[in-house]
Amino acid sequence: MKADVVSGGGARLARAVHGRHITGVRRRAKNILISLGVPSESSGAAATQGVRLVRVHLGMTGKLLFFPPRARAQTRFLCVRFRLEGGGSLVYDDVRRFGGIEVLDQSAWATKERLIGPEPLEPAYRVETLFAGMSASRSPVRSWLLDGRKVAGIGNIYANEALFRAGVRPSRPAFEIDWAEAVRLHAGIRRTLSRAIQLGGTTLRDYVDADGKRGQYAENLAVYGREGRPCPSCEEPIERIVFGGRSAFFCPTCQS
DNA sequence: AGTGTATCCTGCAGGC
DNA sequence: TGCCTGCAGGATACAC
Repeated sequence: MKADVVSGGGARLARAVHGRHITGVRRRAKNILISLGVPSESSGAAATQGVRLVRVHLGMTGKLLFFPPRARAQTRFLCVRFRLEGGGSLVYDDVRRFGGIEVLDQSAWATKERLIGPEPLEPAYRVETLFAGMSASRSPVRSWLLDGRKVAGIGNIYANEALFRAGVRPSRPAFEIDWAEAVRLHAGIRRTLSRAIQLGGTTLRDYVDADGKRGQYAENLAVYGREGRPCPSCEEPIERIVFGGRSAFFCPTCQS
């Protein structure tokens, strides 16, 4: 999604959500999907209108914040404010405005979803899937992991951390990763993501969850952002290289 | 077709 | 102090 934050404009978004109820919230890749229904007295209209979704993507610096009734729902980089029934509010705040909000119906979402790769935490995501995908690509494995069409929801931090756990250098061509490495990478991705989720994510500077709480995974980072600092496993200084326009971090002795 | 790069935008840290 | 450069959690449009 790109600037400026609300695709289709604020007025259209306001009309689309006005008077509706939030009936569910889920995640797919890095998209937060909020389902909207209509209040029960007008449920006849719901059948004709179908399910309406609000898709929120946080980009690099987006925050979706809940404020209870009577709280001051003002933030430094406020982009959008939804006033909720009962006086609370939901605010989208984003310094850089790389993230955004979009309303769409089920079929429009289905079209977008077709381009998104499998969820690595789903039980159905097996080593075979990862290995087969990588074997078809000449990209550096870190770039491959960042490509949401190949596998969903892995960002630069967790790609680097998963590769450290697997003992694989980020710059290695994906097709060159052998089966044993793929097994370790598969486990590395899952452990990294699950642990990070348990700890509420990684706050480098800005990120907070809907309640304003910072994520605690930053303390667990082995390589990301740690150039020159000792590898937690062998004490060798962590190295940083740049490709695909992004920094990659690795231990030169633990990762090959 | 698949891969790499430029770009959207703003703030902040570090060097001089 | 203040100016300048580089860097940042993501995704996509485009050029090879």
